[in-house]
Amino acid sequence: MPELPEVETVRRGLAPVMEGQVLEKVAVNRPDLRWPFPDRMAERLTGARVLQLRRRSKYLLGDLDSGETLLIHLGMSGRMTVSGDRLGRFVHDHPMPEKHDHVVFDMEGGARITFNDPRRFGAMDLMPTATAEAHRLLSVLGPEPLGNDFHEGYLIAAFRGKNTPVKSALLDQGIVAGLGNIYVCEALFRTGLSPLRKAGRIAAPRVAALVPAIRDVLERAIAAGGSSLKDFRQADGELGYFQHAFDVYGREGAPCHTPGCGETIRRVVQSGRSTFYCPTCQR
DNA sequence: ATGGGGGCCTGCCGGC
DNA sequence: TGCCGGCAGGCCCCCA
Repeated sequence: MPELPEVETVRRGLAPVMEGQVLEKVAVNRPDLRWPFPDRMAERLTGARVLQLRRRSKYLLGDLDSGETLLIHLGMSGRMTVSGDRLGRFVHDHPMPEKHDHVVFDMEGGARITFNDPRRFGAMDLMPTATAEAHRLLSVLGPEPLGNDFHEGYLIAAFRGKNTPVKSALLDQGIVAGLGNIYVCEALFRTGLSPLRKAGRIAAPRVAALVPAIRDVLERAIAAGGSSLKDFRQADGELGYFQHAFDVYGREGAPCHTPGCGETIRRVVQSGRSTFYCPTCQR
């Protein structure tokens, strides 16, 4: 579910109630998500102070004063929401626990952060902060799309010789880290590139044009608080609203947004995932 | 070695 | 009302 903008939105919501605060109580309500939780996770977290809440791709990373870093992935359906924030002006009770509330963090400041994930494709792990980037899930990631290492020359080189459709190449987290199905579809529309084209057979200037398009769509989505389809919530429970700005995602059969185009948005399936595009504007 | 498909889970929606 | 198929924002892993 959550792609980079949604994870960044969650991070921004959690940081004010987590950073600088001690994890006073941690409830772990089942043995695993996608994988087993690390050994003694609750004990290792309890009493630790969160120094910083970072994001790498779609992962949240909480650096602790214990020398460990908590890694969190929201999978497809994961949510993290805050309740009872004593740091803010308004105090309210914690809501009743709900189905699929798998991990609950109570901060010393009074905030409760609840991790809820019906499909359990999410994950948590603990590793030494010093070697966090060597974690098996992080070491394979390509550059951050909003960072300096992601630039025209990089993407041109990364696509060279690639026999896979550009849609699949952009979903490859080893090429660029953080894009998912929605933002790949949207970035390809903005670039006028057909998702069906082989990545290695696109002229360099057109590959280069993807870089600002990707950056722009991600930045706008972050500014809108992410996209809420079925269940994404910001940390304060509010909906994101970037879904209203989609040009193609989920718009099969609807008219293309390009003025005067008049074409109908199509849906095709590429390596098991829906791709939405305008066959006239995207070549 | 690269690329495609299966599988992991639950929930929801539409059709019959 | 209920059952069934299809679909979902991710990603590891196996196989060709």
